[in-house]
Amino acid sequence: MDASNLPEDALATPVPRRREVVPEATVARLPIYLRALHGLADEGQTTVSSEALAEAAGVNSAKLRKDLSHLGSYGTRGVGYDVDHLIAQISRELGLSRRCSVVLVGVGNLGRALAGYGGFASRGLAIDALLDADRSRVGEQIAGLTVRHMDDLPDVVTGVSIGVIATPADAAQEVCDRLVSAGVTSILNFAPTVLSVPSHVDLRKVDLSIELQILSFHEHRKAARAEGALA
Amino acid sequence: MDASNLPEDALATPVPRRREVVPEATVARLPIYLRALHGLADEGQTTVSSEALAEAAGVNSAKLRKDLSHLGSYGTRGVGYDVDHLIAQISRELGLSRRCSVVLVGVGNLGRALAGYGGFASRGLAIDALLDADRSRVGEQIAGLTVRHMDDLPDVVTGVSIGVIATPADAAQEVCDRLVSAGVTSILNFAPTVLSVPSHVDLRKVDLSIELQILSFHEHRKAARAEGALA
DNA sequence: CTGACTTTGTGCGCGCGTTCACAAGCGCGT
DNA sequence: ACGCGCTTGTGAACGCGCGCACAAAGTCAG
Ligand SMILES: NC(=O)c1ccc[n+]([C@@H]2O[C@H](COP(=O)([O-])OP(=O)(O)OC[C@H]3O[C@@H](n4cnc5c(N)ncnc54)[C@H](O)[C@@H]3O)[C@@H](O)[C@H]2O)c1
Ligand SMILES: NC(=O)c1ccc[n+]([C@@H]2O[C@H](COP(=O)([O-])OP(=O)(O)OC[C@H]3O[C@@H](n4cnc5c(N)ncnc54)[C@H](O)[C@@H]3O)[C@@H](O)[C@H]2O)c1
Repeated sequence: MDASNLPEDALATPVPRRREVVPEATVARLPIYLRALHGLADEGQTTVSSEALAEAAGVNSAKLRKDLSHLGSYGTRGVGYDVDHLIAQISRELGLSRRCSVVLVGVGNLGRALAGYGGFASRGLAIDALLDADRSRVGEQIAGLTVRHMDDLPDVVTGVSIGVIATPADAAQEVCDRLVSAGVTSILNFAPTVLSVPSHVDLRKVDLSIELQILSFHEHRKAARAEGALA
Repeated sequence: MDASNLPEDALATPVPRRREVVPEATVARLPIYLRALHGLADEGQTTVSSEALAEAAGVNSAKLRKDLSHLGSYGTRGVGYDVDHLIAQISRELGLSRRCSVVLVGVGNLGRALAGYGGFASRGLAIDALLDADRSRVGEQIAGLTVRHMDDLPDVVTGVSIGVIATPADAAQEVCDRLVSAGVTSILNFAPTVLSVPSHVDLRKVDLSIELQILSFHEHRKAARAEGALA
């Protein structure tokens, strides 16, 4: 990609020190740090050391420091990090300061649970619209939102950036395509299917069956190892 | 590691070829291959090339071949892999042949959706018990199962190996500890908390807020890049 | 002001995972 | 029987991410 070298740019960008790129692995941990920090803030802590925060987040302290260093030098040596300031910086980095809207497609068993979940709003994320293809569900009120028909999608997604797919697997690709056509550039997929999207669209998936199968594998291996130990 | 030269090992291990260890990254993809293979089998395909299967699974074909090579040489050069045979091998490796039972704790919004989900059973996994601490929910019938009280846990988990936590975050660690005490050695956690478990217990987590925050980050970066492009 | 202590930020080596590229192997047509 | 084309299995190179360990940098006591 255009990860071109930054040739020192003698023309000096006015901004002193721009964050180069934040590694994916770091991005995936920032929300964990954020949650831990909120917990500390609620306890009244004003500063926290990398050691303590790492403990709360369940990671190595060196990793934590390296992660945070990618967003800038916000710590004070000998003291630690200012909790509120760090919350602000991570929130900004994650784009949570400007409220991010979400559209959920498929109001079935799972969709209902997600729509009613309050855990998103507390983090600057909120589900703004519910869509379904089943006309018998359209008009239904769930968690203060009215279910709208799939055909309304173009009207709904103005300014919306994240789409969540909670439809059956065989409808997922079609729904995905329609989301993309409507301008959605980030998608979270719960349907057990491989989706294909244009390169400018970010796609993540959550597959509960896969998680259980991975655990099943480890159980299987533990059992095999135990038998092997008998021999 | 000991990726030392393999000096032809004149001492020839008696066992022809034992699967050494299957890398974690490979294990995480096996369920995807399995799903793709089931789809192919339903279409009547009897054999499949690594190229075609990789396409269906959304991965690089070399990666697929290397993954499969960790379970043995089950392909035929010039032809590909036998679909049914490969399904059997992967299922065996994942431990899905011997049916794996699951206990779900916390029958709230999310727990209900999970309990009613039929996508597990088709893969040799089935939820065998539902538990909750709320006595007003005990006795309730969900998807053919009766909700039992948390205190029955020791009776319920005989032979059960996988526990799923779908309780509020502040109860998760306690529930986790009780599962471990009862002998559960694999846990899937949906609560947004860092859990600690003994080293012999496998722990995985699914956190929807984190997924959305990661997408939010990428949206934020896209927006920043777009602005940068204007300058 | 100085010195000791605390904690950050990071250079470095290492191991894992991904990918390319190709030789070895197998079936099929002739 | 024999080579031709297709596909697997893997050697090797590369890049990323992790974690140790330490120097730099700041605080605080006296
Ligand atoms: N329920 C769970 O706990 C669970 C667990 C893991 C995975 N999943 C997956 O999540 C998805 C949803 O599961 P569910 O249990 O909620 O299913 P569901 O059948 O209860 O709900 C699906 C919803 O999608 C709607 N829908 C169908 N086609 C549509 C389309 N083309 N456009 C818009 N909406 C459409 C349906 O009307 C329905 O309301 C499935 O892919 C399932 O495999 C669910
Ligand atoms: N609902 C969602 O879509 C969603 C999304 C993401 C994450 N989550 C997380 O999943 C978890 C469950 O969410 P929910 O919406 O189903 O919550 P919920 O409040 O609807 O259900 C929680 C259930 O757990 C039970 N419970 C409470 N304490 C318990 C204990 N000590 N032992 C056993 N059971 C106990 C409660 O009685 C209740 O039935 C929460 O941690 C939530 O943050 C939910």
